[in-house]
Amino acid sequence: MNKAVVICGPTSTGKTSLALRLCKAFNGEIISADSRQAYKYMDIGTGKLPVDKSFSQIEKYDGFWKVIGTPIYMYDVVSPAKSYSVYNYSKKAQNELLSIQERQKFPFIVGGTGFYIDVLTGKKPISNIPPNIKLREELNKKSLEELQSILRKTNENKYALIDINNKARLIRAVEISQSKGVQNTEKDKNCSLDILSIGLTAPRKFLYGKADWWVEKIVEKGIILETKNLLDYGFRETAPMKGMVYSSAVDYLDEKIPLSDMKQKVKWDIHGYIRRQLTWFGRNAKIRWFNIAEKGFDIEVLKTVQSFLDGGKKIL
RNA sequence: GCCGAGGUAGCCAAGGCGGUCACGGCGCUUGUCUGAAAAACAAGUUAUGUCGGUUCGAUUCCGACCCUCGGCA
Repeated sequence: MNKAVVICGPTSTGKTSLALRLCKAFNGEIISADSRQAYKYMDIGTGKLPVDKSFSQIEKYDGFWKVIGTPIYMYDVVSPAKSYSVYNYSKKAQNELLSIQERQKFPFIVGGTGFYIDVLTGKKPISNIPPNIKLREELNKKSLEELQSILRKTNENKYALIDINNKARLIRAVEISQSKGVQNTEKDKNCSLDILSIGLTAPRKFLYGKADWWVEKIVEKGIILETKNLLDYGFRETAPMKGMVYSSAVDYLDEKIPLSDMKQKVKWDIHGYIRRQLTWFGRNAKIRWFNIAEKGFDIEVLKTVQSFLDGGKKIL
């Protein structure tokens, strides 16, 4: 069975820089598992550009970057104006996975979007029912109560289980109920990988501190200009611009809030994101956690990966 | 020093003509997740500046004090 290593964990734990070192050691290449790093033109605010190193060893290509010689796939694969989902991600990422294996390289799946990782590695099934854009537009005009009543009529079982106030979920549930297909519940058979999951974390306060520091840095590195450029390109109303970091930068550019408020807002947004990531990853009992606040954690990771590649027989 | 405004959770804040008071928001904590996932949604969490008076009962009324912010000096 083919092997792969997953490096996951909350944001700003140094997943990518550790993965780059592992790639040098184990002849590896990286597949990013991050829902925002997939977007073009969003480099600073999504953490693609490191804030603590020189940028000189980065080469950007369409659909991947090369950082100190190591390719990172699934960067810059889509325009912010395009709709993008876990489905699009997993299809393309799976191809990248195969081509890495064909080149006799070792794949490291690295990122903080747990949903994407779980679908790519086959832990979670992906629905076979595509979105119905027309239906969505129609349903989007309806109120929460109307959507609830529609779902109650079409699918009572689903209604009993759903997040009753979550409009996006209600719409999706109606969409599935009204489609002719039968939703699959099986995992994706394409991906039968032997996975080692490495999780990077630290005490909560340490993570918040790292995130806060990162926010200060991206302001220095030009997040405001990057956001302004995205607005100039006409991406104001796109999905990724509504997410954290960029939405606050837009508010600042619109002079709705001062810079200090913008920075605080982004920090709090990231804290919440870190919590949600930890909740998600916390359910996966297979993740082997390493505390980045402890000295020498990277050596431990290296040993763990080595042992995994040796089939668990040898320990360095 | 005088005049005015005010002190309600970690922060911002609503309110009550006295009745186990205590709206919100943010933060923080815990969760949910099958084509939006850095998204969307849910639950939990803590409080009336200090001392005294009136009263059956004070967060609310009265007094003193302390502190903050304006203005005058």
